[in-house]
Amino acid sequence: MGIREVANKAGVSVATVSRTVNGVRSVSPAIAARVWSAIREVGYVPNTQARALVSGRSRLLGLIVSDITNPFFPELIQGFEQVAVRAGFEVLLASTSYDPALMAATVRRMIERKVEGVAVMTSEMEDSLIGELTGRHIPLAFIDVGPMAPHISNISVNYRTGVHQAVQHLRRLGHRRLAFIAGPLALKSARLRREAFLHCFTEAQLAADRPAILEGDHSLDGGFNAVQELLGIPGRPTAVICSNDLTAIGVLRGIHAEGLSAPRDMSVIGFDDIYMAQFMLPPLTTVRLSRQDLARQAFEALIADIDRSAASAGAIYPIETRLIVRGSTSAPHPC
Amino acid sequence: MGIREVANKAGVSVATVSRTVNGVRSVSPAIAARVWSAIREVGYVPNTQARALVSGRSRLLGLIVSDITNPFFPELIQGFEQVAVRAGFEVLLASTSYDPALMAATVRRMIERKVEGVAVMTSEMEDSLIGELTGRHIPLAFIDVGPMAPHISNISVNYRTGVHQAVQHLRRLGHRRLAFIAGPLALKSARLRREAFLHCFTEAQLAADRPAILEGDHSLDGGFNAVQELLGIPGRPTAVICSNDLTAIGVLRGIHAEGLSAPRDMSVIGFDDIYMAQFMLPPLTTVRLSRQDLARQAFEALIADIDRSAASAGAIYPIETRLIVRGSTSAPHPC
DNA sequence: TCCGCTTTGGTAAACGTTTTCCCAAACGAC
DNA sequence: GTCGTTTGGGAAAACGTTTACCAAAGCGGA
Repeated sequence: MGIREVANKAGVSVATVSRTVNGVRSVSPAIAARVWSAIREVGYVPNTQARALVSGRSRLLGLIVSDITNPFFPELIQGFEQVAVRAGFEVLLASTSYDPALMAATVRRMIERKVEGVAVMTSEMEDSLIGELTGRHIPLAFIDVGPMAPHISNISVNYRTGVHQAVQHLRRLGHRRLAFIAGPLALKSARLRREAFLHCFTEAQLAADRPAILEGDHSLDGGFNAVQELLGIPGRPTAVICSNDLTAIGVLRGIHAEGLSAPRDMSVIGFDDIYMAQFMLPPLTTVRLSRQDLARQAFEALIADIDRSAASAGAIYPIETRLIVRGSTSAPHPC
Repeated sequence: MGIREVANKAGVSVATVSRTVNGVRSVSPAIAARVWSAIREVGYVPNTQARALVSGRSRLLGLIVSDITNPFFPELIQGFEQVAVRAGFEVLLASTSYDPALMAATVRRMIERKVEGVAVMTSEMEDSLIGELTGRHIPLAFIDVGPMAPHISNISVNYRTGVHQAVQHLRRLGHRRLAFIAGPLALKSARLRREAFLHCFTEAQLAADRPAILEGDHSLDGGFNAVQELLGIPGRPTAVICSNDLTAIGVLRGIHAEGLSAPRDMSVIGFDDIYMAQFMLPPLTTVRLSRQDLARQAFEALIADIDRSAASAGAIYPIETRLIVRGSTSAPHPC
């Protein structure tokens, strides 16, 4: 079933078969036809491994995410896979579940498989692991936030405007006492978003309104549990912005569990706009972040780095967001 | 950075390095130590492609799902990946989006990559594609429902008892007029579930209660849209069983959009128990189907077939379900 | 006719491993 | 001391491709 059988059956050399298959050099029509029919006859499928071994190109891309279970990621994965496959690449997917040991093993496996590039969306990656990859000249694309260095691209979300849109929306509705549920503050990206939130306030406002910041964990349960804490804040906030939709959905449910109701007793804004957000009760107001864009940019950054193997000094690709207003926000209820 | 450098640096032959790394034959401690330190020194990582080429084992498994965007699948994928990686395999993931052309391309790619086995959870797979794989002696594991043949395993969910649990629950609550929203009836697995539903009724009941069956599409929107149809049925059903949670969530939302409320006006039961189900308002009563079990069984079936390469006549692994009662079901409201 | 240039086919050397022989040394039993 | 028998190491042949490199043929122009 190898190229040799095809060559024999067609009465040509293996080189000719290879050239016919890859169209890399002109082959006379008559011979090409013979080769193709021989290929069909023996059901020949090229062996990618052998091909990769000699050509030095694995046509394999790594994609590392922190939690495939978070609905944000499947859409990212789908987008990435789509564009990668279209360009003739295969994707090696790994979900690290926020486990550093798993992350290390994952990187190791990807190196063994000789991936040509790795896209990472999992906020913390140890420098030694990054070095492991860049040391082998494997391009890296960090989605969200990563270090700046040659051969490393950053697809960075403009949190400033995203969070600003949310805060503005709430202010216009008349909210003054706002809260923000951040992701795990051990993560740089979470700190960045917190900072973006605080940036929306002037010195005076910060002093007067005392915006509250809680630490969440990007999960449904985290959001649910945060509600208790939220309600215990002196001068209870009338609106809360969550750093992702999962947290917001948890908050929605937590508010209900306390016998309250959103948005009457508290307005809730999410971040991401996962598809399910519009199916919540009430439908979730949220800041949309296009997974398609993220995936496409990451892929293109990788490809750019792969093609010109000269070290492109860490490029930055900015991604914009958009506020989607639905039912989970309203003017604050006069108490 | 290859095995040759290591051999030179350690002053041994490549064979010795290979043996040390793989522990396949005893190597004297002194030499092994030299080899290991040489490996660390040059940062040697074995090339999986070369290894696969000569050993004939790619240590690659394919996993084909229909829609990674449905929250059911990420948990399945995670489970499969976990157990596969633990056993030293890598997973090639593909989401076909119900597109037959994509499915064909996917299978082709997997053959090119020389996967050692493929797990499939995407109800329709053309026979020619199945033949493409079995013809190359690549074991297949169908999750949900697949053809019976040598080298093909079936991980089949016991829908009978699953649906029975749901129907029983509703009957005990006092419901008589039930409806069922099936998946796309073009899919065999959807037809199987519909059949399981009908099987819960005696001849007499079928005549008297006229259980309604609608066709959905396993999506949020499908569930949402089905509500209109549901309400138009003469002798409006007081409870509906959905063939997956996404549909049920759509229904919940649709009921609300009609100005009605669940479970007061209609009880809703889902199928799968995706994590988010408990965060709905009301929390979704559903039939739990363990993704973990599905994934593990599929993997083990594959491994069993890979190890003894003798054709194991199509084995069947049954999977059981369990009803999880939450807030979306209650006694019917007396009108 | 002859000279170069282009086109097209073949030969064989890689690619980085594993693995089959083969061989030498060490060991133990008698 | 001799003779199996183990033990541990090396040389080299695979694995299935791609791709220099080479050679023959065809062709246009002088």
